[in-house]
Amino acid sequence: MPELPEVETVVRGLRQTILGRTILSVRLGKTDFIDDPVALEMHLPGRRIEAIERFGKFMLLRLSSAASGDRIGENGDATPASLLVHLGMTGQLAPSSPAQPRGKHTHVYLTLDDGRELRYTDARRFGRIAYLTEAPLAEELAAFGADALEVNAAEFAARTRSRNARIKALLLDQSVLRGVGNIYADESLWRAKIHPARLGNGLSAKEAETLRKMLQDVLKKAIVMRGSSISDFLDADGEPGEYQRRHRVYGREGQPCHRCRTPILREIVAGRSSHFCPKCQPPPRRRKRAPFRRTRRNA
DNA sequence: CTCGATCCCTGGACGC
DNA sequence: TGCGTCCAGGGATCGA
Repeated sequence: MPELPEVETVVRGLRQTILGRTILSVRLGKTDFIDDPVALEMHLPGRRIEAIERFGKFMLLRLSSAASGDRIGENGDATPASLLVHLGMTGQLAPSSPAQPRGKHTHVYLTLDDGRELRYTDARRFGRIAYLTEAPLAEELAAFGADALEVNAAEFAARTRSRNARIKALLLDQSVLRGVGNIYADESLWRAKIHPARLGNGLSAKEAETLRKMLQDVLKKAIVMRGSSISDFLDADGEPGEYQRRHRVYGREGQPCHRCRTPILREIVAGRSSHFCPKCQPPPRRRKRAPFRRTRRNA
């Protein structure tokens, strides 16, 4: 489950290994997770990888405009473009030797000018790859909220305390905050002692700020430890992360809370399994609804 | 606006 | 050993 720290880890690895390389050719397997497979085949060859960035849980490979005089320069490749990559649940993007046997779930092979292949592997294919020129890319990115690592106190408060949704849902909503997934949402809520079912507009200013600090602290520490490897996350060097050993609630159902020894609970909140300490993170009083609403009958 | 349900997909866990 | 079944989970989408 690559979230912000895992994606950041991969991005840093790729910068060390494939930055500046030029893509020579493209080979595709299954393509149902690619926006427009033909666009990859048509526009990637000849492009140099100029920069590698993280945007929330996305990776952005910034590509040069096609070499002048190149045949493909005639169909719109005169301008820079980007390869947008989302790892979904099980995606991996890493360079390898072309001699490496092709994995069953490896569906994108980009031959690089140094002889290696940049490969995308994704067993569940929940990921996404898209070739986007500047305008469509900008349009895509505009839909996302502030980066979880960079959001300041005022903006975080504005984006959470104005909402009547559960804080867990807000943390996971990429249009509110980009980069947070289930693991780091639960971990930061535990550290901030906030129950996942609390409402955004039910948080005090102090609570919201504590949550922001805990969230950013957790994310930074996880990056230092190269992310969490829960199922099969591997960084660009094929190495697992270490942060899962620091998890306080995620995956610890039934085990004692690190603060008070109360067994950690796991419940579905906002449609996602949520781990929390029922004592340290007291549940909200009652689900507050719109002021004048009759209680609806049970379905 | 917010919610739950559903779908996508496959590996892994579990039951028999 | 080998089935069948359930579940996880990011995100899109749809109806309530």
